[in-house]
Amino acid sequence: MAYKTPQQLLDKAQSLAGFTLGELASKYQADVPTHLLREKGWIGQFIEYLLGAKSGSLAQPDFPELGIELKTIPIDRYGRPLESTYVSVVPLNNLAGLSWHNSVVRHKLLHVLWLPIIAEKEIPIEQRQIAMPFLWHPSQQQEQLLQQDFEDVIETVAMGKIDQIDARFGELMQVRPKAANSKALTEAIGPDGETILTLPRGFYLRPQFTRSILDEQF
DNA sequence: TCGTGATCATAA
DNA sequence: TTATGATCACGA
Repeated sequence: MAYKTPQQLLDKAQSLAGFTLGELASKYQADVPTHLLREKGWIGQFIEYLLGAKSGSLAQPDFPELGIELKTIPIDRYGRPLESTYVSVVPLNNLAGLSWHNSVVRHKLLHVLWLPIIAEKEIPIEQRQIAMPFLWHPSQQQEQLLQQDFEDVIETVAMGKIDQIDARFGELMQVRPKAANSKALTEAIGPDGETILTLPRGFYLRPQFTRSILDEQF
């Protein structure tokens, strides 16, 4: 399934609106997990499959030829996000030459296909319904704020102060651990320029920001 | 082992 | 109720 235009991809995504995950799964002979305790990414990966994304775990948008990133987002019945949205890992070393302009996070956020799913916890997963997907790109002001968050983080990391960054850092985009567990460590720059070990981190969009994106759309 | 898909569990 | 820090599965 190769899309020639963003509109084709959007049409395909919107054709899923109104269906439950159970309906779509039975159509494709897939099994819906009864809970997400161990398969936290199942819904996202199932939607990727339905839409034909195949970027896998590469650090690039899901549809590289279109430059479009697919994000499923759990919402309540009023359309409010239930979780933050993961974007990409935070670079912690080899920062020379890294800029907002050439960053993975910017390339992913430049064009996003949002696919909201009504996912209140009391709704069984197979009964969760897909809401209306839409294409989004950040406004000039939004990109400016995202760039600022990004540059503040990278500057702090470059100064060897990664350990001073927690989830309160960043206005639209925060930084949180992104690892198999709290014992998984990766290399970063220490206070004296030495190599230290620290938790891998990820950039996440705050729910307040994604809520404003959804509000603009609906 | 790392980056992808994220949600879970509990402290605040 | 919300936000933070922790965690799970998979593919390359």
